[in-house]
Amino acid sequence: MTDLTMQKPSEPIDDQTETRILRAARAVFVRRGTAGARMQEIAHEAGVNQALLHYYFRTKERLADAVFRNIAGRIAPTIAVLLASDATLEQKVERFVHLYIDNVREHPFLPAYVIAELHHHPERLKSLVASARVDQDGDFVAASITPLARQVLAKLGSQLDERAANGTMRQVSPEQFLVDLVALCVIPFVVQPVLESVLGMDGDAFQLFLDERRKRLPAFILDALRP
Amino acid sequence: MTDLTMQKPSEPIDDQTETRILRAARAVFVRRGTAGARMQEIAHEAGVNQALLHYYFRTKERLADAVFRNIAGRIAPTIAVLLASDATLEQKVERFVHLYIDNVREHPFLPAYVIAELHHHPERLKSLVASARVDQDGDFVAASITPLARQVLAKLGSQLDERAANGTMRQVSPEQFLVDLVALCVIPFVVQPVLESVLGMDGDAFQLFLDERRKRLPAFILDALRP
DNA sequence: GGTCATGTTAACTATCCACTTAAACTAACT
DNA sequence: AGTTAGTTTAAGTGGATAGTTAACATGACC
Repeated sequence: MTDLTMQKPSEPIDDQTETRILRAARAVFVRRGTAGARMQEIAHEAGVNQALLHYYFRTKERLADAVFRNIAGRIAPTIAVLLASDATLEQKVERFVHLYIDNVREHPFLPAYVIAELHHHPERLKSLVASARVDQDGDFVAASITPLARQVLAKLGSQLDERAANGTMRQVSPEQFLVDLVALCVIPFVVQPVLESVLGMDGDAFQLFLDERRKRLPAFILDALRP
Repeated sequence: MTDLTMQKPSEPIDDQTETRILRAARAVFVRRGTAGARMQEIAHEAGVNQALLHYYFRTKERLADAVFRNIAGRIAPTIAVLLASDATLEQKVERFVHLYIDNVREHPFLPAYVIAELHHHPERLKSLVASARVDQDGDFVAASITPLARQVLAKLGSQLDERAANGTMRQVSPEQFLVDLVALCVIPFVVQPVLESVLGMDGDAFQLFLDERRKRLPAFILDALRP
């Protein structure tokens, strides 16, 4: 026996193995896509034996599910809370833009992962939507999504209707409005490879592009709806 | 004699098999993603033996490459030609929105595929950008992309600058403008699974959503840039 | 110190899957 | 007919990979 796992207590005291696996899985799934990810790579990145993945999450699919829920559950609630609040439309637009861009900026590959996952495994979103309130660990799994979304749309809708009646804004459905917001904020992260390859935009230039966007989008969106 | 070999001898009939394979590959790659696609499924969907795939395209990666080029080569040129033309900004915006939505509507899963591919295989776009002018079959492979893109941006930029000098539009860079355009058009196809799962929007409702969008986007975009 | 529950590991298995091979078919041209 | 070149197929091969098993470790509790 040349070498056993002699090292023990100093470092590995960190978080539970399960969350280390989840974190590694998140990284690998986002990097490679669900189908392209390898359990081996996840195990290696988590610093554990491959069999442990199956001990904690029975199959690759369940692990992928956990990762998707974990990610989706972090993004949605923050945004929903903001948009359902009593803030004015102007405040909501500006805060949304800043919140969205500032957050995604730190995880620039998340949007592409989520989009791919939505299209290749729509059942994950469906089960998430149908699923109940809170995770057993108290993890960030949003309470059932549809009512929350309807609440957001209702609030936005009433605010937009009021403005339309006022004559201070053009009529627009809350669905279109929300989709516009998301589109304009998420797009840089989606097309980043194009910006890099076709326009030769490097990392720094991309950050500047984001800064400019963060600054101009709120006025852009509000002005687009002026009557 | 149905057919003489008066011209090029290699093309006439073997074309069928190859294009059938390509079409099947396109369908399967778009449906499952590149990593999730199986050569077997492609062969089956093309109605040929699996070994034929390797006879025509040596490896899965080359096949994936061909598919990506095929798809990217169809979308980009049409749009680039429009945006680099001498049409007014108003005309360009309206035509872009209609062109984009009408075309993608017929292949609603393309955007998600392209996005995933961009992020997991950026080298495909890079080689496409670097690659030369025209396919041997006269197929829609754009002449080297970067100069075309620069041409588009230059034209758009001068038109936008003129408006800004006029005082008829707010100042905006052509890059931001172009990204706005794409964002607002492509978003419905990207978030369609969310609209379906979370808001219960079915196929018909989605088409209506697209119609409404197609109608309101041109004014939305132009008004957003009013001074 | 024995037993039990939970974690963790190395080694294994079974399947999947991209790719290969060698033979057969087809048509065109002697 | 015979030769040749391109095309197509059935049947593999080898390696990657998700999932299993059985043994081992560790601490808790009696």
